[in-house]
Amino acid sequence: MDKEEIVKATILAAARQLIQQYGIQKITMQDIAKSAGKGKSTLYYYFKSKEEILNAVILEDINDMFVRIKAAVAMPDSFKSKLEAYIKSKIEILSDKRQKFKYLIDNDLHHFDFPSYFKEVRFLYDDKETALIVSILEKGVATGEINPEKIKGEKGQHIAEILLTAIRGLEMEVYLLEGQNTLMGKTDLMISLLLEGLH
Amino acid sequence: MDKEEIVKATILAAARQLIQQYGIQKITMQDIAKSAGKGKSTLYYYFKSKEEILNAVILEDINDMFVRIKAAVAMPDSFKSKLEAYIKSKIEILSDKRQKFKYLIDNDLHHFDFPSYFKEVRFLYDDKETALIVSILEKGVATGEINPEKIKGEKGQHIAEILLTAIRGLEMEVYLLEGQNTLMGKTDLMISLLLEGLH
DNA sequence: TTTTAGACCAAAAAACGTTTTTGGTCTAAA
DNA sequence: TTTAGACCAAAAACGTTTTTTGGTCTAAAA
Repeated sequence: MDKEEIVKATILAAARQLIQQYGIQKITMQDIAKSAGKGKSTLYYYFKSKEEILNAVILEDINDMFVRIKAAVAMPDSFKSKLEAYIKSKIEILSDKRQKFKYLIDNDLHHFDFPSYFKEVRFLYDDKETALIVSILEKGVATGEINPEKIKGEKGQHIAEILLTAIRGLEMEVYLLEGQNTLMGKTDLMISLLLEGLH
Repeated sequence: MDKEEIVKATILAAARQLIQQYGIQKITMQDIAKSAGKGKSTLYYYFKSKEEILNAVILEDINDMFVRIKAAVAMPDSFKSKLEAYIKSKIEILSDKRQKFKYLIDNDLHHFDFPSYFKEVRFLYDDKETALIVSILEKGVATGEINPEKIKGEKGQHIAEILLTAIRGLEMEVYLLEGQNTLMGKTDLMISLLLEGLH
């Protein structure tokens, strides 16, 4: 990490801390600069605008989530446990981030066009997410847990998309219920249902 | 339908039409009264407050959706086609309503605490929804499509809840993408996956 | 040359006093 | 029993002034 990256990271860390504590609305470039121990123009030397800093903070968080999920998925050695690790780590991390950004979510969401922003950012990661799920499915074929015919050709991609959609139903509950409660149990049942079917 | 119900329905119809056209924010009790051909105090004779009228409009819409879904589910004679009818009619109706209330969604959502309101209303119908899905599962057992063991005792209820969660992932896409696009195809795959599993 | 502080500016947001509109009540009459 | 419209306090809209803020620029420090 060279000096530029260090300063950038310092600025983003300061920004993140302030955002979590006060929300986007209330913090100014001065606040961020002061908290990072820099002058205001320094921020503009490293970032184009306030929006870019905000974006960078969010993207860092999403990226962090993705890295952690990948790590969690890498460890187990079966389809079932990999998928379980994927869903559960995602729920845990989302639940954690939701809590950290609670202030922002509760206060700024009304003044901010969150839906369209959310949409953009999500679609950026959609491909990576489905790719990860596809790799989990392939693991299932390798271990014999999954019938290779089921994910042949484009089918694997389609199934991954459906799984992602279904998992987002779970994510929405994390958001709405502000907790995991019964979600872990739901996850287990969802996975065995997926493997065995109802027939 | 006695007279009271007729007048109430008239008022709600006028309110709904205005809400769809202008959103909640911009319409007043005067507007609703005028549009319904009544005096303002008449509204207060039939409804306690503006909020109650708004609630009644929303509840009527949700109820209408539920009735239509039930009708769609009643017709087919197998688990597979019943579930398909359930999901697809729901997507269609939601998509339709989303379009009708587009103005409201795009404009009022920022001024309105929609999430918490949404939460309340939804939980009102959660039980009915899962009950409907359970009845669809039972049909599957009757036709031999589903292994009775799979939904024995409380398991049926749990599976219904999971299905509802997964389907809400689809609903969210209706909301975000503002259209059905690939959703019908996704539905078909989701159903056969549920029946056959991946093994 | 690279990096930084802080003055500077136009534009946006906050503040504030004033006017209008609105939800809700009340009465009287149909 | 049902309705119209006057009436009121509270909230929203408005118009204006003041303050704050994102972003630029320059000059000096490193």
